[in-house]
Amino acid sequence: MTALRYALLALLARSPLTGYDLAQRMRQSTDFFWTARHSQIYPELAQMEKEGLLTHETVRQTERPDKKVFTMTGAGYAALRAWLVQPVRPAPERDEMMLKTFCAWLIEPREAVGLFRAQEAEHMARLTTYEALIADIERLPDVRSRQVKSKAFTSYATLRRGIQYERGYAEWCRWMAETLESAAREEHGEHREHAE
Amino acid sequence: MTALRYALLALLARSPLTGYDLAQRMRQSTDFFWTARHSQIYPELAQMEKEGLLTHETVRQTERPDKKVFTMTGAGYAALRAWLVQPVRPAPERDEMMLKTFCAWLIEPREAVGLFRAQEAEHMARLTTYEALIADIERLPDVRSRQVKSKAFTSYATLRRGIQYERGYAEWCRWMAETLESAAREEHGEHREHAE
DNA sequence: CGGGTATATGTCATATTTTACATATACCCG
DNA sequence: CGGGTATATGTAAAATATGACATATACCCG
Repeated sequence: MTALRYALLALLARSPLTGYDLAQRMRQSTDFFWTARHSQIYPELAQMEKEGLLTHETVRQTERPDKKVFTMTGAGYAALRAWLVQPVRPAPERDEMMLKTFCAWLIEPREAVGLFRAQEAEHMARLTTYEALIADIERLPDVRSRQVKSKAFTSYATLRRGIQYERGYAEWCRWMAETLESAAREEHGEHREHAE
Repeated sequence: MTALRYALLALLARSPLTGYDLAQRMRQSTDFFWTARHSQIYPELAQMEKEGLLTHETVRQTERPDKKVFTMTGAGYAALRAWLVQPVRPAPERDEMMLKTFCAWLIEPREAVGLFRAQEAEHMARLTTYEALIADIERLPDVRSRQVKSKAFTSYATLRRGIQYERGYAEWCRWMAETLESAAREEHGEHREHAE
């Protein structure tokens, strides 16, 4: 059922982490396809430990609060592998931007343009971030040699999709904004052949 | 907060509908970007009516159970328009397929291939559906003339994005499957130059 | 006539997620 | 020294969403 635990296992399979670390990784590396707040993470870790998927070791720190580093058990790996080969259940998509687009006929084109320009900028910014990340990862030997059983390659694969997604979304926003701008111009500014 | 009500208003702005109709439309037309079950829809409609965004009229039927047809009020339109121009809040993405991709290094390439082939087929199927829908809608005068303030155009715009999304996702799945297949061949089948 | 599907509307328990509350140390800046 | 940020871990209330239960009519197929 709950994919949250597999998201946590996905990260813990790469290296032992604390709950705090997990929340950070989610905001940084897996944010594009999975994310959770610490308030969801801590209880889930406790539950998973109770079920024997994880163990933890308390690391005493003087400079900072003590922390609990979680490590996957054999049962944890087995659970992750078992889930991995299960067919993906189609999940409902929810995209507020599309919902607004669907209602855009209710407002003036010039009022709507800002929404699409803002989203375009948002997706362009993420695109830039992902492109910077992939540039580094692409140089790794495992990725160059298509070593599919490496962490690096699977990170690369998700980034490739992320880039494709952001680029596509940004393009669509631009098309939409331009179409609206053109409609707004025609509506009242008339069609002045020579600008200014 | 709750975008569900705006999803309902988005559909009701186009024509008065029953709760049952709304559930159907969500599965059919807005499924790509918003969906809800009837168990969520009925209570929300009641709440919205109480808040004055909707009114309903009971239609007696002999052949079937009586139904409640909901119509938006002026306050409903005002609420939808107000929401529409608000900036889109970035929502967390959750994509189980990407999560599995991220862990794919844990299993054998030949075990993973099926997942990607299945998703490719899934996205291709949706692509086909959307392409059939857009073919009809593209012929409408409002769409041809880029009449952005028409229901038809905004439907067209969301479909365009849907098609782009599905095509991109299917392509990525194909790339992933092919990369895994190639890795699986190299791993044990060696590199037989001449097949069979 | 029994079973399945479509129409039609609801409730309720549970699961999932977010937001807010809560605490504690240490560092840096002004 | 006060305020902000980062590290670190939790709890609890509230919002959101799913899945199951519940009922009723009518049609079609075998």
